[in-house]
Amino acid sequence: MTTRTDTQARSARGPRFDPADYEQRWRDRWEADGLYRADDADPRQKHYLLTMYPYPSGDLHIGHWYAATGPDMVARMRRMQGLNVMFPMGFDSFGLPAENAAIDRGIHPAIWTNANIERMRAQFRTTGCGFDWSREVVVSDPRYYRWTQWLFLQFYRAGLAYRSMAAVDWCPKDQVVLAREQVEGADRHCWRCGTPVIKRDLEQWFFRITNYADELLDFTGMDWPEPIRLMQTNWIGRSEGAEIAFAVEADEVEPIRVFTTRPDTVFGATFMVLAPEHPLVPVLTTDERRAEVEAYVAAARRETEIERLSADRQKTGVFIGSHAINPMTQERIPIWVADYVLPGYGTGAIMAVPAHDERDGTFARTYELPIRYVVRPASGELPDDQAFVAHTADEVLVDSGEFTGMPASEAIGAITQQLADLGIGGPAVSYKIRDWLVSRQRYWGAPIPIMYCPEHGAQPVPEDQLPVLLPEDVDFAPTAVSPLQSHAEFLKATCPVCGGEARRETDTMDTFVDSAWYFLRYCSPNDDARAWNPQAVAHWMPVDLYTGGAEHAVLHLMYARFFVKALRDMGHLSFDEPFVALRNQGQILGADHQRMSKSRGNVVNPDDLTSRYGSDTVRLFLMFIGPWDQGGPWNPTGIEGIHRFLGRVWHIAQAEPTNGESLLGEAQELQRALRRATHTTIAAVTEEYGAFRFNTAISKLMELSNAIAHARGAGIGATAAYGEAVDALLLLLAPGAPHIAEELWARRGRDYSIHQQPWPAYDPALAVADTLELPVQVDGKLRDRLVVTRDTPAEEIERLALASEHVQRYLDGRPPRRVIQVPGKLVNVVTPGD
RNA sequence: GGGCGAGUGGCGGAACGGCAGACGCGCCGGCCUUAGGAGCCGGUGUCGCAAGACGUGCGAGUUCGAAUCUCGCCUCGCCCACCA
Repeated sequence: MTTRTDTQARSARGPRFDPADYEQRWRDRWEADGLYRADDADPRQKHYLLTMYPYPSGDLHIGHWYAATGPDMVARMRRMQGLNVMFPMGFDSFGLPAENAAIDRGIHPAIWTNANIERMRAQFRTTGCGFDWSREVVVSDPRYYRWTQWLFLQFYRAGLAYRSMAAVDWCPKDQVVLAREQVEGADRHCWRCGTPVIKRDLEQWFFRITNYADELLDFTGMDWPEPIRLMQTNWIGRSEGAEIAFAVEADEVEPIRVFTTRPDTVFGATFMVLAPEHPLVPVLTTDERRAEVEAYVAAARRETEIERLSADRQKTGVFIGSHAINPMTQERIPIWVADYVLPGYGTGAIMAVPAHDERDGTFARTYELPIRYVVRPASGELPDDQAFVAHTADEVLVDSGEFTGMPASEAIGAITQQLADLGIGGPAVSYKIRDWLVSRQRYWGAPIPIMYCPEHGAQPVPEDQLPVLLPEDVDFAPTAVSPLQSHAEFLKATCPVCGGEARRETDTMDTFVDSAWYFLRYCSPNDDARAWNPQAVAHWMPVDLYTGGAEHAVLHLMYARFFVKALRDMGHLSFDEPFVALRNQGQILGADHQRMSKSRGNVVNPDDLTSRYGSDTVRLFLMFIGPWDQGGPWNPTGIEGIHRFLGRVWHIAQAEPTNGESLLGEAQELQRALRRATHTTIAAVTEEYGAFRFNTAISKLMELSNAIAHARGAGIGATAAYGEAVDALLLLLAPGAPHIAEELWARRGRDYSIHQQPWPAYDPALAVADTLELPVQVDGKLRDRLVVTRDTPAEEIERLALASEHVQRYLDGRPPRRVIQVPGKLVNVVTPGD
């Protein structure tokens, strides 16, 4: 063995470790060599790896690094494994912040946005991420949004884009209509600024995503995180039940149609409730009730969603004077209007079954309406407290005519059938999901390519007139109307039917329309003749692996799926889903555990860190702090550890070789052990990169580097095993720390580039140890360890275990009750007990 | 209110039902140094001089064996929220 001083004498000095000496140089070289350019004609198997593009807010922060480094590591490994990887990047550059900057500071949104893009593009390069910048997509570029508009026209022609008057969520601060998905929380606030929204009636453009509700529920063959699939499923909110028509006591008035998931409780329907917005409300209101009903409806309309939902769930409503007939009991039941019934769900009207629905029950008790029990638990009587809410299985009908005694699960079908036979009902499905509202009364978005002719109404802009360009000379006063509405030049259009003067649509599209297809544009980003080249899309799509934040679970990720399905049905695409596999990264929070934002002042700027430690250290540190899908509050303590690790790698990869101090046999055993460490590390790291477990992968690289350092100290630094270990370490490290890996690879005289080398091969034969250390338990508690050769027979292991004095102490000379062996794992001796 | 997820050292976190705390930070001791805020070596769950005992939010259960599985509770986070 060498002495410590020997080791130190050799390990001291050597080339200085300073990432500033080489990081930028390599990035320039990679860029110049087009190392990450994906070629459509490359015969190797394609692999489309995509990470969500950012909004160009101004500067790259540590969260961008975190989000990008994970997939970059996978992309780099896949390239080395021989795949033809496409890993593009772009900018989601339409949207509100640019316009707000224009209002606040008088900078034109395009100038502000483009300056940000330029800055962020440069900052992205310092991350060392291997993006193919030749495929960059910028959605606010007319060369892109021209095709966003073209897609709108395709949807319009297919009947999937339509215009409708709608009460919409309106953010009074941002002065903009919001999609339902963009209104959050119990107080119904704007997802961007947090201001509570109000309702406004406006003529709006919608995409018919509801046509695809059922198909969007199908995740067959998709490798997506369970929580995301669940959120989309809940958002779509499919319910099966029945629709039932209740005749009303009024001449020539259509019946009230209701949707219910529990048609088996129809015998218990003792009143009906219409939403205030329901069209039959004015029809069925009697004259003596009219004043009160109109006041109630007007109040409900005036109230914001917040007030309507909060108010401590106090249920309010008004009797409208008319009655309906329960089709089963033939009883007259009163019709009420109440705002707890929502206009947008089901039919906007319900049959109220107060005995078995909590909300109806509350309402009935408030207004002293009759409560009739028609279901009881299969075992036992109704509970005394009269609060039995029917739920699912294991219930039996009571007081329900011919259906009495029938299990509820059976009665659902039987009663639905009878209603169908009577011609007043039948099975029905209802969804929570609504059509996607895409109109925005803002400037900085893709103009909707529609015009309005006084003669011929809404007309699509002819495709050869695209793009409808955003005018540059606009006034950005913060008003409720889009600045486009006051731009005379923009408004002027010519009707394609009659050639007369038409008025251009001034709404722009939701930015989620831009991002619903950007992954297609990456396949042929510079094709100015069409949205995408069908061959290129056929080659690259679908995306093999998509990464991004879980916050897009029901927004972007559902819209993109909808787009692909709709375009498939129009004949433009020939696959069903855009993203085969999905992984979500966690969020890096500020040190105060809050979401990073400029206003909170908790944004971590990576520049200070990179100038001090270099990009590799920052990348590796971010990937090391915990599971990638978990994120967490920013805490830079510990970055020194990563830097020290890279310093050690620097050193062991190029320090003077050390050989000869060990005895021959000892040296051979040391080499075997080092090769074992090398090959177990190759296997483990390969597996863990693929599973996005970067933190444990890096810990294993640290272990290997420690093993290499010890091997050097032990005097085998000039052996082939040592060289193999260092080469493997650099190759395995290359995805996470591309610069230092390249630099050391070059310094070791290897061929440029390390990033084009084959991924190290794992030899299982070298990874197995010939001796094992078996834990010996007594009654499940660790008491001793056995060191045995791998081929020791079980009987021998048992004999050795029982012979152990630590085991004997617990056996007290008695024979064991059992001895359990998990081959290669452990021995457990079970004592006879008392 | 409903759904989903998570609770492990001083800290970030490891651990196919099988050695709890890998790896790293921090801390303690040492070496080397004119010096060390560099580097290297060793130690570090708690209690205990030790042998050992106890330890994964709390309480039960299944099992030869539970951080891991089951049930109940507590706390935190995220999503949804009058959806008939």
